[in-house]
Amino acid sequence: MTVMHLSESTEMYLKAMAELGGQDAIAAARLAERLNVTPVSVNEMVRRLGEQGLVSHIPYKGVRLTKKGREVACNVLRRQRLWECFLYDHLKIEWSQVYEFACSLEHATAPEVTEALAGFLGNPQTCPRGNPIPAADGSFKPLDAMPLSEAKLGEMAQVLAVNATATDVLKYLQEKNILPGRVVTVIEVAPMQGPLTLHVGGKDVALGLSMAEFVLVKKIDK
Amino acid sequence: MTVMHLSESTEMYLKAMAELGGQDAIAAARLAERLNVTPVSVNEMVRRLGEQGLVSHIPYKGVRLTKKGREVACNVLRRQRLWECFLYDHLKIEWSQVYEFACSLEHATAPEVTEALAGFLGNPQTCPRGNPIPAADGSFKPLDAMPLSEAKLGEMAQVLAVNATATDVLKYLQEKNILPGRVVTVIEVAPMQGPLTLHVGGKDVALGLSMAEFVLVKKIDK
DNA sequence: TGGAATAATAAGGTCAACCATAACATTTTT
DNA sequence: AAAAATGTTATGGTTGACCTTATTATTCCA
Repeated sequence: MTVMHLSESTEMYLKAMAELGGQDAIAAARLAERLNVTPVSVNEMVRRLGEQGLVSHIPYKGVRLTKKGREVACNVLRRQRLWECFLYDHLKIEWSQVYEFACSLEHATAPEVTEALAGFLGNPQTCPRGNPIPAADGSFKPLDAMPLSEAKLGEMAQVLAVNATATDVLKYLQEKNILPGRVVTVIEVAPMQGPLTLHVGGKDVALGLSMAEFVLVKKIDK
Repeated sequence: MTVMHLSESTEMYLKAMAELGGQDAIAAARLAERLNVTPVSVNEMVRRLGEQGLVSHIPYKGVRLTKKGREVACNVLRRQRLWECFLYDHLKIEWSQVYEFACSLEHATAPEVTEALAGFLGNPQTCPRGNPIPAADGSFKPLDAMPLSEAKLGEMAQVLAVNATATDVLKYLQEKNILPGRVVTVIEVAPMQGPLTLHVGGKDVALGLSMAEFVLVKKIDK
């Protein structure tokens, strides 16, 4: 297999797709949101990625990673999350900033460096946001979790991972103590796509549904 | 002072100038060589850098870093060399590859990360190639050294630093044991810009003048 | 001092990744 | 089934950093 050089932009698109969708088709508009570009730009880029065999696009249905695309994406996620570990555990970088800084580093990381870093870190299994780190061969087992947005009134759940990437969102979650390991209780579910109200760390917190989608939890039986 | 975002390319030009010239004016052709671009491209870029107040260009005389340009360059060198330390000391990356990998990382490194990294490393003073690491404020004392290319027949000298950057050059120097700390003796100086022959580590080594320019040494009295 | 070598500038081209605007297609909702 | 919302495609534009080829300017050296 030819190891072409993939641009930073390409890596960002593939990573975003892996973070958002996993196996499923992703609406181009969702991609545009996460990458902060216009839907028109996404369309163009998706065409280019399609030509390279990295994604398949079914008009009006969404974009899906091909096998090849998923491999690349897992590799990007591996680099990203290993750097997150390093920045958080060793450099003591603020939790909410770790993603952002790791993201820049990730695109500048050669395979030799990735593997040496993994060794240095002791082959960690999860990043500070709780997400699993794909193995060197690209394999990784997804979390057995559901988005907090699907939790019902009165349910208790433990946060397993935070899949948000924007620093301001991460900062908000950090301030409100919605972090991996924490246990939250849903004490109100507002109608009309309204926010959830949670009890966590002795306090009540309102959380919009779209943010709650990126908080992955495991239900706890009472 | 406005903190505009400087492109990777800008950083590379400024860094190359700091590595090559220090205070002096640098011929555009030398820059073109080191950066592997055409002189025409250098000229264009130098104009852009001039407009940003980072360099001053005196036609037919050369390019020189302005105060502002030198500050940026020192900052880039700091990041570069700190990463070299990390890659070499902690990730055990091959000496000859360290520069190349650090170079990619350097452009992707936020100030917070730079300073946290410096702390993690214990504020090292030199990189694995022997070059001084500028302080956070940009200050740094240049080596008291001369290029090996200026050594005379019969002289002994200790290698203080290697200022080469190309991986294949570094690999050659590594194989021939021309590394910081080593002591070399000049046993032959060929005429017509010919190579130096050195005695180092029990072996004789031929070294072209242009390579010898990037080996910084301190003369040793016998 | 005149020619060679070197340096600079001009003109026009490429490429990736964006952008805006507008037209058109499809899906969803009412 | 029509209107609204969403998604797609077309067209044309921008920016940065490169490229080639050709011309002109300056410096160096014999």
